Amino acid sequence: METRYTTGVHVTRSLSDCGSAATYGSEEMVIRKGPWTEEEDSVLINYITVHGESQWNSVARCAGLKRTGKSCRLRWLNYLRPNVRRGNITLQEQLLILDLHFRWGNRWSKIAEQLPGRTDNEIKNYWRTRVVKQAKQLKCDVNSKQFRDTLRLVWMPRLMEQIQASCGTGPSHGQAQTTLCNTQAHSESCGPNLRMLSVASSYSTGVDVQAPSLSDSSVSYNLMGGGNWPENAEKGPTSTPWQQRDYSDNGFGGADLWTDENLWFLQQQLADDL
DNA sequence: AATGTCTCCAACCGCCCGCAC
DNA sequence: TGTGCGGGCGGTTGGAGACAT
Repeated sequence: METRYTTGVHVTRSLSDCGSAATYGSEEMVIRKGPWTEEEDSVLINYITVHGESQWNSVARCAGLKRTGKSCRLRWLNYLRPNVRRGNITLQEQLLILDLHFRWGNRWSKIAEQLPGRTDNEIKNYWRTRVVKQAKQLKCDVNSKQFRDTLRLVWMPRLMEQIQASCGTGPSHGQAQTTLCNTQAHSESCGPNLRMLSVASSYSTGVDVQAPSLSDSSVSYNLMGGGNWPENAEKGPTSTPWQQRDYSDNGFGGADLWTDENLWFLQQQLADDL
């Protein structure tokens, strides 16, 4: 484990606010790479507990860690920081990730802000290992309209059904999806941030919705959208035609692209991966 | 039991942006 | 205004463990 990466790079430490010239002046040291040891973790935790998070290069230097500031920052944010949630991504979190990815594309840190305790790295890994894998299995690009429609019409409704089942209330099909977890009481019983899922509930209705609980609440987004994704998702009204479409025809221009047969096939493809 | 393949995820890399000088 | 530095972010890598053969 310890030698997984190259042993490190030599750098010359400049005189700093930490240590004496005898200790650090012109001293050449090797920057460690690879997995962190328990001792390093302990040193970093202790240092940040006392001094707080800031000036990561100084943290690395002053704590006596032979790591880059970036490495310290990453280790702290993704692993050591209090309240970091570990373990499987829940159904609610999966749905939220899909929902927010529709809006923001690969803005992992922004998406992570909406999932308390989850890191951008974790969400990114989830997307690549689960969602991108599905796209490959369906032989389509993950950003293609076809695949996004698959997520919207098959994957997300299934997630919602499973969430609903786990909540243990309400009918299981059709209109029930539009009211899922729409109340404060329901939000509290289903966990933090689930109120946001009321937004995702409009997937099956094709209506524009607002996202009142999001920091970026001024964004009106339409989850039935197509085209120009994700590059133009936040570039302003002149470049976001997908937000402005008329979805009274369910977003397909009336074309019957998703027959029962197609949907059945896709459901079979996705059934084991939820 | 041995070997090959797949999946997960921690950690690194490189680019970009903001800020101080 | 230009330059350097620190920090943030998305993309990528590769080892460990799980699973399949």
